[in-house]
Amino acid sequence: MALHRTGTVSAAAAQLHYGQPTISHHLRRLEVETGSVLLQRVGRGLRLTPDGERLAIRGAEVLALLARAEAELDASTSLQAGQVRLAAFPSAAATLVPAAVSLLARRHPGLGLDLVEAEPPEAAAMLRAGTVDIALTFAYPDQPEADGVTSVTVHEDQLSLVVPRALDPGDGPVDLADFADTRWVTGCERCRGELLALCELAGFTPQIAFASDDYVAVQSLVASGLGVTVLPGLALRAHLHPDVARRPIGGAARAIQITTYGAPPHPAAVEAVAAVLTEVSVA
Amino acid sequence: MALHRTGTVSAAAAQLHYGQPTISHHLRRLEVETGSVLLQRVGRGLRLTPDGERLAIRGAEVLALLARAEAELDASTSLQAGQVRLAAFPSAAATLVPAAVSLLARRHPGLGLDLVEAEPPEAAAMLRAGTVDIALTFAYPDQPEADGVTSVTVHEDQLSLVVPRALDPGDGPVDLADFADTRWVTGCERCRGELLALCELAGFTPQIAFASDDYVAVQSLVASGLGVTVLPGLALRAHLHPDVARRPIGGAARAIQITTYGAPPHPAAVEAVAAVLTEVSVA
DNA sequence: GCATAATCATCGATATGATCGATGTACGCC
DNA sequence: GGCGTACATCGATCATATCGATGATTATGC
Repeated sequence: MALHRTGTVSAAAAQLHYGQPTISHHLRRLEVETGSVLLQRVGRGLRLTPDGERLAIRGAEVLALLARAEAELDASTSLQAGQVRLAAFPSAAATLVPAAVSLLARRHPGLGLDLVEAEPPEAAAMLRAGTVDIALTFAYPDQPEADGVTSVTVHEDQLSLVVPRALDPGDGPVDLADFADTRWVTGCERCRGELLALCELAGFTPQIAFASDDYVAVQSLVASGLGVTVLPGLALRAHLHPDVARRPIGGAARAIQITTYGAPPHPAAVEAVAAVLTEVSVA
Repeated sequence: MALHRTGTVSAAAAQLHYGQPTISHHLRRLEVETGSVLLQRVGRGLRLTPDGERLAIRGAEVLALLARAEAELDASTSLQAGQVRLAAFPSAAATLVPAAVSLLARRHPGLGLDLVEAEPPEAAAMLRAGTVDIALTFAYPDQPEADGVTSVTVHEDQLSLVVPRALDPGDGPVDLADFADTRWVTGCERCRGELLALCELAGFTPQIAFASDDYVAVQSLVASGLGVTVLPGLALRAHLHPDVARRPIGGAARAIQITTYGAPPHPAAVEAVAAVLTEVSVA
């Protein structure tokens, strides 16, 4: 290519900051390797044959492609571009994620975020499969950490008792035992376990009337007097039915975690997303 | 790319017939060179980050481009493709070149020929400038060879006296002196010199009435009785006016040459064109 | 729960190949 | 015909790609 640009081997060598014999050597090797006639001695100079010229043009195309790849990589490294795939559970997707997206857009305008809704075990599987790069998960105190993934707690999500407005127990410490005879509604399967544990601690076994992992549906059921439930803060932040009352349950909380897969260092874009998620969580 | 295909460093090494540490080394160097996080240790294995995966895809594109360039070169070397640019003077363009094109099409169907009409000095300049790869030229015996180019004579082109049919001198040796008092028509500038030399040899100086390098026009002038002329065999093979008669002039001929520039070896496609041009010339 | 197998990182040694400076050869120019 | 320019060749040197052996870490199987 340098020979094509400059016309002489010496000039090509100068342009590439090499010695002249080096270029001669390279050209000879290229001819041997391709088995083609690329050069022709003409007078005291050298000229590219049509084949040689075509090869020089192809070479320029290759270098352009490499430059483009390098530019893409640089843009990604400098957080000017890139797409991060995030898995989040529903109540976080409705609260933390929108806040994070807004903050991310302000801080790194070129960075994009792909959101997938997934419950924690599903999210861990997606991390392992490489479907997503990072996940927002939650865990209850006694639950074992999912296998292979790394979780960092960024927020303690207070659990609250949720009752029909008419049954509001008022301020002060909540005693779940007051609702031992009431019918109960529970959320997802994992939350059900926590609910049972809390009630057992209060000295009774709740009568489960209905179960749904949709926190809007659960609140509607409570509002219409079908029972009471326990919901985490994020779910209530996302949506609070006007006809229900909420009272924090002392010492009951779930941990909101940022979960990743594999050992650091993580790509800069992933770290940037982790940073904004952390910020919007502690706030 | 091999890592992207196989999933593990060891498998990639096996596929590339390299040792495992070699691949590890390459990957590490690539990360340092790009300054990006391309890999992530995960369990006892290794995984490409999104950036790494994109780079692997770009690499495949680069390799595809290189393969395409190599295929082009191979096709050209094996005479399955290529374009050869040929300069030829008008009477050869009308006679030898069509025959050569036909033979070339039969022998190397993939090879293409670009024809440019050019008189010999012009053709030599085009060879030097690299505008054409090979040329058909002619030269009169006493003319010096053009500078820098290499010419090989492939045909002796007999010169003939061309007269109006009414003045046909009949068979037997032609004596130009018989036409000393006739008006003369001459061809191109270089042919004019040869005509003057022939006439001087015959003992007279011709009276030039008209000059043109168009052999069709010249024959028309002769046919209409405006004078007589000398034309080479190729011009008469290309076009013979019905109202003129032709008689070979003993010992008078021009050399038809294949002319190239620069030292051998020439590209295979150029040699192939030279071969067919030689064959159709001797026939 | 412990042994085993698998995977990748590190290290030192080797060999291949790139690069350079010096020199030789061919050509054009004055 | 001498001189300068341009490329080819040669031998020496240096960088680096590669390998085998080994170590660290993790998943798997009994």
